[in-house]
Amino acid sequence: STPVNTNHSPSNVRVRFAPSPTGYLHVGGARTALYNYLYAKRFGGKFILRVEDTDLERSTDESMRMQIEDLKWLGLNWDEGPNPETYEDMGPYGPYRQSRRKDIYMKYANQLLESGHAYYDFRTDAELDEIKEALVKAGKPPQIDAPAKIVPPSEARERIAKGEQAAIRFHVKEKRDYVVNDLVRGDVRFPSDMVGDFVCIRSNGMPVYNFCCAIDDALMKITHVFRAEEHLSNTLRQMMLFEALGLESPRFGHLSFILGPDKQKLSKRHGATSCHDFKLKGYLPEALNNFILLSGWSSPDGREILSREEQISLFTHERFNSAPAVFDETKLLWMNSMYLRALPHDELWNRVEPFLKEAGISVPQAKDAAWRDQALTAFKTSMQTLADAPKLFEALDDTKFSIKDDAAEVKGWDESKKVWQAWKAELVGHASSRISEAEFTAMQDRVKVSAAVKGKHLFMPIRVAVIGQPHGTELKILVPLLDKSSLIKRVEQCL
RNA sequence: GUCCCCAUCGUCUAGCGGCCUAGGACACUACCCUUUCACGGUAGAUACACCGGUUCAAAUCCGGUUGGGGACGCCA
Repeated sequence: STPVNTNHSPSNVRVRFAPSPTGYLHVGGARTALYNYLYAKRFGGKFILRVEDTDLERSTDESMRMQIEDLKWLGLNWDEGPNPETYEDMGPYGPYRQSRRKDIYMKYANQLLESGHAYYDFRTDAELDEIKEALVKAGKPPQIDAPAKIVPPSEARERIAKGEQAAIRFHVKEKRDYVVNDLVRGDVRFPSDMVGDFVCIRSNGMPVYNFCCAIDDALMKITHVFRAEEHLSNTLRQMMLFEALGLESPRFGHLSFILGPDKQKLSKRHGATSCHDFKLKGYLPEALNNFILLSGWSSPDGREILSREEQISLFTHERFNSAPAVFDETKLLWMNSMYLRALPHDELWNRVEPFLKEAGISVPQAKDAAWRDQALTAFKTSMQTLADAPKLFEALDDTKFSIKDDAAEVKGWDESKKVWQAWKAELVGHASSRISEAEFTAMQDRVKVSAAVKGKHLFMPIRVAVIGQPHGTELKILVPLLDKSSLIKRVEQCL
């Protein structure tokens, strides 16, 4: 059986997140990263970031940097891996980018070659396609097996030196069952003939995922691997490699998928799926973290809003859900609004400001901390995401004031003009440039009397004269946030 | 096609043989609060995929069926 890394005393826990740098960090990947991170922190272990960039066609440095930004945004800091600022290796087991570990992989490939666990394969793509096609036609899985005659390594190397190309394939010789004791799914039994002779090193010299992954996990002394379910069957290949190479295997836990509303794997056509998308949509990283935590894991007491510290102290692999989870943005929205409200106002303002700037909203009054505090108190319960801030703060930006379409009915009322005239008179007669809540209430009462209007025929015209629409935040909160002069300009526009 | 994984309210989930006429959360509905909109409060509707077995007792254990997903790449 495969030797398993049993070096599991709490302080030795070493886990890794190993993304391939193609595009932004996906929410599924973020969840995998979170779970590994929490597991490391829970046991005082190390969290390692390893970049799996062996697919030269698709991997880019830019994607790596984007994913690093996303991980930083989520606050999932790693102990070893590319330095988050310089991208240079940090930690004793580097390089942490697989494209820079070719020599290491080659050494192990040679070891397999010498021990007869691997062979050079000179067959061309066309030949292999032909073989697969014939297998499919015969109703067999399209697995490549060894050619009739295996070229001995020394002879193969001579041919390669002369310019021929060959891949190195692992040779699956024995037919037997392999059992993974999966941390999420329990014992899973794989028959060895489930895989063919898989490629370890491509004919261009670049190693392949399963090969790198197994070697790196062993060399980086990884103790636990939490990864997506799609890798479950890869585990068989990796077990074969650990065994043939005499390396220690980590323990595995295969996480179920995050699905779209149609129960298909979450993808671009479901809308926002990358952390970057959610960032742009105004979600807080703490909310996104907390939400993805709960899609596939639950806390023992059923509490859902958990601080990072609580997440760490509660985290255990025993509470993973082995069934797939549908991603429900409605609940994320709710969670985001909870986090938004809980933020101290200074911090909330820091996060809101870029969204206002982006929307071209200018509120010079915000220089005043008391004003900010008041405004945020008024608006934060109406915000689900930071992207909701602009349309709220717009009401306080004089340059953006306009009478909205839904004020049409109010504009048509006979009483409105009388109310506006009385309201303007109140404003003009008001001594100071700001109006307190109590002052506003008194002013409103006097308008009621002088215009002889009450109820919604009083309220709504004033509201329209303040924010340009008949529905919105309470006036007694809004009015004190605006200068007398701008209130006068607004009511004049109504008149 | 072969192998593997999965199956509780619309959604996230609790449940690991009796505490379950199945609990919580989001969403939904109604009412209350509110001279608007939100916030908040209270109440309500809604689920063990199906069929067999094991057991005194099954959402829970076992088998099968159905359904969904994954793997079978010189992608990761």
